[in-house]
Order: sequence, then C-alpha cells, then structure tokens
Amino acid sequence: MATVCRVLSARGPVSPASREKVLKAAEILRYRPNSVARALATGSTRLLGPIVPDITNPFFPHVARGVEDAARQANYTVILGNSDDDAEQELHYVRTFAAYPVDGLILITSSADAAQLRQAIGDRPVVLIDRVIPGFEPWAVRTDNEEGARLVLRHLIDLGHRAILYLGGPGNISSAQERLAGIRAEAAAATLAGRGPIRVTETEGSFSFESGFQRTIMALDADVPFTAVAAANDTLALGAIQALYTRGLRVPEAVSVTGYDDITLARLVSPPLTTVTQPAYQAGVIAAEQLLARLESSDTHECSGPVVLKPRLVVRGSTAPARM
Amino acid sequence: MATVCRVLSARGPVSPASREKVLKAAEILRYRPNSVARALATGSTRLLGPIVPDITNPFFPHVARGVEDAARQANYTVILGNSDDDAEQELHYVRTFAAYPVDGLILITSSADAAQLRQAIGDRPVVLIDRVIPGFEPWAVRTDNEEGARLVLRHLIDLGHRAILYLGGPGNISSAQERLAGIRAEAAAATLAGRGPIRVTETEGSFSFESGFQRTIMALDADVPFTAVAAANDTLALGAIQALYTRGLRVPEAVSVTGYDDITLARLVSPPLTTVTQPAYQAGVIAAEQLLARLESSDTHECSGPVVLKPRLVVRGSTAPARM
DNA sequence: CTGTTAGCGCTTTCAA
DNA sequence: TTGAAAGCGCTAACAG
Repeated sequence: MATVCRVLSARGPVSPASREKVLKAAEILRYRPNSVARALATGSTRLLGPIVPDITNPFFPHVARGVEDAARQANYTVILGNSDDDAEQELHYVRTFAAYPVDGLILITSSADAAQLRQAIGDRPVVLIDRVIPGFEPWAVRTDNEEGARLVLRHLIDLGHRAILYLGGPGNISSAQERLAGIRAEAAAATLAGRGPIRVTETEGSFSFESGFQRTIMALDADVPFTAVAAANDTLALGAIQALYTRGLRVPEAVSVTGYDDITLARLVSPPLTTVTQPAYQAGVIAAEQLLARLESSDTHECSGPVVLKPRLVVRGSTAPARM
Repeated sequence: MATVCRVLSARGPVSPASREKVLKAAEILRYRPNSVARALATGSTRLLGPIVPDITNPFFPHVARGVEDAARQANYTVILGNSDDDAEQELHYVRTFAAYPVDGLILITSSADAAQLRQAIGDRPVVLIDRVIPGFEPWAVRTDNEEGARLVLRHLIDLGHRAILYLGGPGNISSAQERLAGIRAEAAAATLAGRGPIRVTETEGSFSFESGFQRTIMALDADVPFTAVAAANDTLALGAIQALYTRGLRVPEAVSVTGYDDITLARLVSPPLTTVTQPAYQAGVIAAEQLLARLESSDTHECSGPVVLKPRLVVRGSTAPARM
C-alpha cells in the first residue's frame, strides 16, 4: 500500500523491482489515484480558484487562460468562478472555493468591502488582478491604467485634437478611476506645455456597448464640441463608432475614436480601433506564478508590492489628424 | 459530531435546541465544512467538469455560462477545462477530472478516438455538446447545422441571389460537414422548385478571419461569379467583408454576406451581419440538466437520444436583394 | 527498501 | 433524538 503510494507519487525510496510490479499492476487495473482522498491526506487540493467578473466579456478569458496555463505547468488544476460583476455572487464563489478548500485564490474583484472579503477568504493566499481594494494586501498584478490613459490622450493631442469626449467606466471600479486620472493628468500636462487649452468632456457609466452608444448620441444632441472620442474600454468605443455612423459622421475623417483593452474584435472592425494593449494573458500567468511561489515556499515570503505591467498604445485606423 | 453533521447537512432528526446550539457555535467559530472531507465520505464531489475547445473563442464562454448557471442552481460547482482543440490535451483534462473524481463530464470534444476517450472517462456520466463522435453514447446536445445552413441559403435565394460563394469550415469537423450538406441540399431543392440554377462555389478552410479574407480575395481574382458570400461562421464572414471593402465592393449593395453563430460582434460591425443564432447558453444549460438528472436519479435512466436545438436565422444589414 | 499504523474531516450506520 | 465508532482512499511517520 505504502509502496504503491511511493511509486505513484514518485517520492521516497523504492526498488526498481517493486516499482515495476506496481506500475504493471496499475496498468492492468487501470488504477487512478483518487485526488479527493489524496487531498484529504495531504491537506492540499492542488486547486487554484480564479474568480473573474464575466467570462463572456472578451477580456477575461485571456487572463483565465494565463492562470490556467501557469497552473497546469505546476500540476495544479483550476476552478473558474464567474462573479457577474456582482459583489454578492463573488462572495459566494469565494466562500465555496475557500471551503473546498482551494490552495489559493486569484481575484478580479467586483467588491469594495475589504473586510467582508478578507473574512470569506480566511487565511488562504490570494492574488488580486487589475482591480485593487484599499486596505487589501499587496499581492497583486496590475496594469498601469493611468499611464495607458495618458498614452491615448497624448496620441490624440499630437494629432491636433483639442476638444475630446471621454467615455469613462463605472466610478466605483479602481481601473476606471485610474484611467480617468490619467486623462486629467495628461490634459493638464499638455496645457502646461503650451499645447492647450485641452477641453475634455467627461462622462461616466457602465462598460457596455449600449452605454457608449447612448452617451455619444447624448453628447451630439447637446452640441458638446469634440473632434475625438476617448473611451475607457473597447466595447464603449465600438458603441461610440456606431452612434457616430448613425449620425452620418465618419470615423476617423470626422471624428477620431480610441478604445482601451485591445480585445480581439478591435483589429477586426472597420476602421480598426486605435487602443491600448493590456497584457491580459501575461497578467494571469504572473498572478498564478506569484500564488504558486507562495504555496511552494513554506516561509512567509514577503511581498514587495504589486507587480505593475506596462500598457502599450496600438495605433490603427480609427484615429486621424484633427481637421483644423 | 454526528449531530453537527445532521444540522449542517439538514438531514436526519435533530431537536430544535441542539440545532440552535450548533448553529450558534458554527457562527462564532466561523465554521465551514471541508468539502474535500465531505466528498471522501459521501463519494460525491458535487463537481461538474465541462471541457471546451477554447475559452477565448467568443462562442464557448456562453456554453460554459449555461453549464455553470445550471450547475449552481443544483448546488454543484464547475471545473472548466480548455482543450485548445487538441485531442491530447483534451485527454489530459478528461483524465484529471475523472481522477478527481468529478461527478460528471461535459464535452465539446476535439477528439475522434471514441475508444480512448471512453477509457479515460471510465464509468463517469458524460454529455456531449455540439460535436459528436461516431460510436459514442447518445447523451448529447446538438444544434441542427444542416437546417441552419439551409435557412441561410434560402434567405439568399429569396433575395434573388443565384451565384454564391460558400466559405466552408474545416472538412474534418462534424458541424462544418453538416453545414456544407445543408447548403448543397437547399441548392438542390431550389433548383428542383424551378428557382435555379443555383451556382454555389464551395471552398474549404479554417474558421479564421484570415482564411475568410484570403479565400474571398482569391475568388475575386479568379473571377468567380457571385453576388453573395455565405460563410460557415461569423469570423469567416467578417474576413470576407474586409476583403470586399479593400476591393471597393460595398456590402450589401454590391455583395451580400452571411455568417453563422451570431457572436456578439455580429451585431456590432457595420453593416450588422445576417447570421444564424446558435442557442449556445441554452445548450450548456440543457447539457448540465441532463447530466444532473442522471446523477440525481439512481436508476439507469435511459436516454432517448440527442437533444437537437433549432437554429434561427437573424436577418440584419449585410444582406440585400441581388441586383438583376 | 518495505510494511504497519494512525490519521486527514467528514458521513453514516447502529445502539443507546 | 443523540453519541460512539467505523470507514471513505490516500499519505506519512515509524519500525523493521
């Protein structure tokens, strides 16, 4: 019995002879060790539990793939949870996963209640991706949203745009806040550099196509002046393009449009979207690797703070010089 | 100990007094039963293991969501596997999940080797979605691909198109074969009904944007006559539209284009794509429900054969009457 | 190098 | 209605 265990987990000393015998018998019996029993005995399930806001949103599957690939490398399996961007449901998943228990959690959180989350998680290690919560631990992988937003606005300003409609994300999500901060910072910087005045009309709302469409229509109806639309994500930008088309405004000839995220779709629409690439897959990989490192090394393994990934501007056909 | 178990699993007789006491203690101690230990004792993990070809492909996440939602309803948790459309990797996941063991498997399979798959699965119940394997059990949820293709071609014929370029999928995938069969059947039927002759130029290739683009360009260069392009999926259709644009042909004024799948993107591009809706989410729900029904009922529960879902034509802006 | 033994944390008879 | 006790299938410490 113990020898079988030693052979199959490749641990401890076994004579070649008995190894052979065990392997042969296992082959004949089609024996597969029961992972549940193993987990109970070892105290480790070798399960990682990433929880994402919405798997049908084109951005998150890439993160999930990153997590999955890194996990499989280390012989871990992944249980994926969908929070629907709902704090309640996220909590449900966190509790389910923590009860299993999974060895570690990876969260793209929709919650703002650090205490409640902390309690549900218990003492299991966790790494946050992208969205951070004040008062929560430093284990996190982020992209520099402020820098990404600045890149976009700088690009538009370089093209001569001075009046810009900004389609922001939900005010309570940290990444949306950071992008807005980036827009403001870059506008201020350009003004200081004598390239101003830059006039940015800010709007706020959900990250959806419909929201982008409606806000653009409303801005047009209100005669808000703009020669470019900067959106806080690609889906919003696509909504804006659709709205502009229905009003007979061509992109990029009449109005330039930029997105954020570089979803697959961004390069396929016409005109292809100028946007910011987020290393989504890589973020998943890094988060999983951080988690695994923490699991493998028994020492407390201090964290040096969040890893910050650099965004990159991708210029495509949806932006053009402003008509003077 | 036993009483605690009875209270927390709401099973067996417990006096209100001890129930209270247990609940209160559990609250104070923040006690959460360990699912692994429970699984070992009961022999059921309450885990369902769907395996999909690629989570980053816009179609499959909807199926996964369906599975997940149905599973959660019944208090099951879902472990998602990604096969990368690779039979080897699919087998790896099947084995991992079977060893856990998950209570049941849901497969959108990329394998063609029924025997090998059967062996890896063992005696765990399984339901196939969409793609079927000859010689494999009848538990399956499918969409009627032949009917869907016929709907598309009938629509084009109704609009007066008689020369059509067909962009087919890979010849070895069952769904692609069925769609091609539908196209042929409908063309034959229309000819018989005196609406012919219908001239369909068939091409075959991968399901990608690039493939759609290239095959359309090649057809144009070869002076293949057509007033409409019918594609075996939406991504191909988008490639075709792109190709037509680069040659100065407007859609739908000069050439009509149809897709298949109704991915989110289909309604967002301009012109919005005429395509066939696949009830992806629903397929996931049904598959999970079939599986759960089989798990809950202990009797062998005979299967009446695959469930076949009906596709639906969605007419949008990418098709218009043929110029005579 | 190998076998014996005592759990892992829960469920489930069975007797009280 | 409750508690005692025997596993579920594996691992890990220990003695041989």
